[in-house]
Amino acid sequence: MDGNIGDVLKSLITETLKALNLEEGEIFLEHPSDLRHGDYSSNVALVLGKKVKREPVALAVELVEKLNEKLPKEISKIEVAGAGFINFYLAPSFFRAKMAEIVAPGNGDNFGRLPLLKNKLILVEFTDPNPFKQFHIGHLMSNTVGESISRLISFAGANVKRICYQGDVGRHVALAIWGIRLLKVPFPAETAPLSEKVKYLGQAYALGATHAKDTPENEVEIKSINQKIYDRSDQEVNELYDQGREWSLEHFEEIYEKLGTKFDQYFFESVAAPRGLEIVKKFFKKGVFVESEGAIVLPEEKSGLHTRVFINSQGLATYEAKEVALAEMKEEVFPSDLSIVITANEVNEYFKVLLSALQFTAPNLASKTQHISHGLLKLPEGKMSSRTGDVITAETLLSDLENKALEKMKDRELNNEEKRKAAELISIAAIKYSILKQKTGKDIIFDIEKALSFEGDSGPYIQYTHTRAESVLRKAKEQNLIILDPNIDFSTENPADILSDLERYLYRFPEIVERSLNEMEPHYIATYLMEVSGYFNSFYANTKIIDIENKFSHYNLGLTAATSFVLKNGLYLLGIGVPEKM
RNA sequence: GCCCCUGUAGUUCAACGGAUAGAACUGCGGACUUCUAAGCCGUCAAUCGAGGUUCGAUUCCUCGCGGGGGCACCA
Repeated sequence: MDGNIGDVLKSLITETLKALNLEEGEIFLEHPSDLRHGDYSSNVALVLGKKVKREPVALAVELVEKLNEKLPKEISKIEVAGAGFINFYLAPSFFRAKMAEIVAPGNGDNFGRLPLLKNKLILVEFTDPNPFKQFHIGHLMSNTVGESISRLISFAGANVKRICYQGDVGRHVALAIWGIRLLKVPFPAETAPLSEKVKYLGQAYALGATHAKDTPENEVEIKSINQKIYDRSDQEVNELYDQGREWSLEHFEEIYEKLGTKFDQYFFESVAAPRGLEIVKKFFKKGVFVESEGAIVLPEEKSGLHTRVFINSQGLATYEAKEVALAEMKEEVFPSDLSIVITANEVNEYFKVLLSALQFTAPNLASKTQHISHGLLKLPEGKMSSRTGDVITAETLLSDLENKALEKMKDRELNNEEKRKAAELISIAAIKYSILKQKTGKDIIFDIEKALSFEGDSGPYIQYTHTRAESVLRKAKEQNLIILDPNIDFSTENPADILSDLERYLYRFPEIVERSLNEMEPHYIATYLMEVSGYFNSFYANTKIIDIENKFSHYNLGLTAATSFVLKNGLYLLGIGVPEKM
């Protein structure tokens, strides 16, 4: 198959228009949302009809007549429909060839890969949890979106570096350390399990945050601790700080491994802070930043943004100043073509100010920084807060999901290790899919009951479809059956063919990947995998795939193999693995 | 008050300005007893309101109403 059939059609249309002395700049070609309207559809006649004052349907008919003169062999039929749409139906031979291409040795695992970002170095910063605070489902969200986008970019050929920026200094740390004094529970011993240590820190933080505003003295103490953390002047604070920081980071590492993220580089606020001070002071002298009420701010009202504090009246760098430094620190380690930062959308306004500051401090970095924001993960009951300790931690959620998966598998003939592995993959699929199935910017109402159901529109449903396909293929291999014999010429053997929806969908995978990449929106892949799964399950229910009586059984096996590759690669792009059995 | 985001079946989500607005869950009704029923088939059910632009609007614009977020020393 040479080139993309869509491009072939576009140039064919352009040529045909030319032959009729017509012209249209960009030919718009799409897959109709309904397969009954063909595989491709163009609205040229509608657009052009208006321009040349012709009735669209009549124009479309004329175009089709002309198109039919040079019909490529991949097209079986062209029709005029509706208000003047031209619909193209692909020929069975096209699909046969496509399927053969997908399942050919060495191709399947790479199906969907694109060379679009070859030789680019792209940074993706995401997750960004704060040591001393819990890793909750909000971080799960950032991690899920970030990992998926990283994999997409990498699938498009770029060299991706995953970055994690962690707030190891700042008020939240001071609150945690201050909170330790209020905790009745003793400081965990070095030998205590990590989960206990982390829980202790989370409690300390919650307690500190709750009581901080009880008395004015509390605020003074907390500010003092915050200062001590920055200048490391207090032995006791140093010890608590170093210990807590280490535990937190160790704990995060466990979670990343489970989630399938491997960061290439970590950056810390404690390093960014002094550097941020330096940069802001330098540009303060140049008049970019100004003093206001004892703080150093970037005055932005005139550009419609908020004025924000970069150095507070205590002389400490705020998140804004640190972030300005972070951009430079990243660039030093990885001189990139593009630097993506993924955060929750609550900082959208703030991020605009940051980019505005970067225009002054490092204009070259400002132009290649891209901010992607995701919505917040909300529970049907209401918002959660780590300040009050009212959070669902990632750990708790994942283990609930795992237990549920184990229970579902209790009658399966799998050994315990297989079950455990499958349950882990299933739990991650459930949570990640529920995050990625919708547009990135929107809030997610996370219903735990639904996520635990694993039915219908869910990650486990897609995994299940994949394992079913694999199970059939395994049986076929045991019987030494051929999977899609490329030597058989279908065009002569099977003329009165009925195409299945499945094959009409499978070949589109690379287009879906491309669109997801262009818009940085993994949900297109999620939706597509769901559709493919539905088509496969129908096919599976209606067709005896392994059937010695049927001489096209090998082609049905080919469809099964192609489905398996598409689902596996697609799930990979969502950051989801596939169990061998489930 | 100002700024940003958002409003689609009972619920959770889709729909690159196109055709009869698509899924899943729920409800109701089925089939099979063949390769994994976490499955399959059928059915009920929706574009917040009013204008405008357009051959065509869920999509773009204006206004209104509802929801979320932000508005200086937290991140």
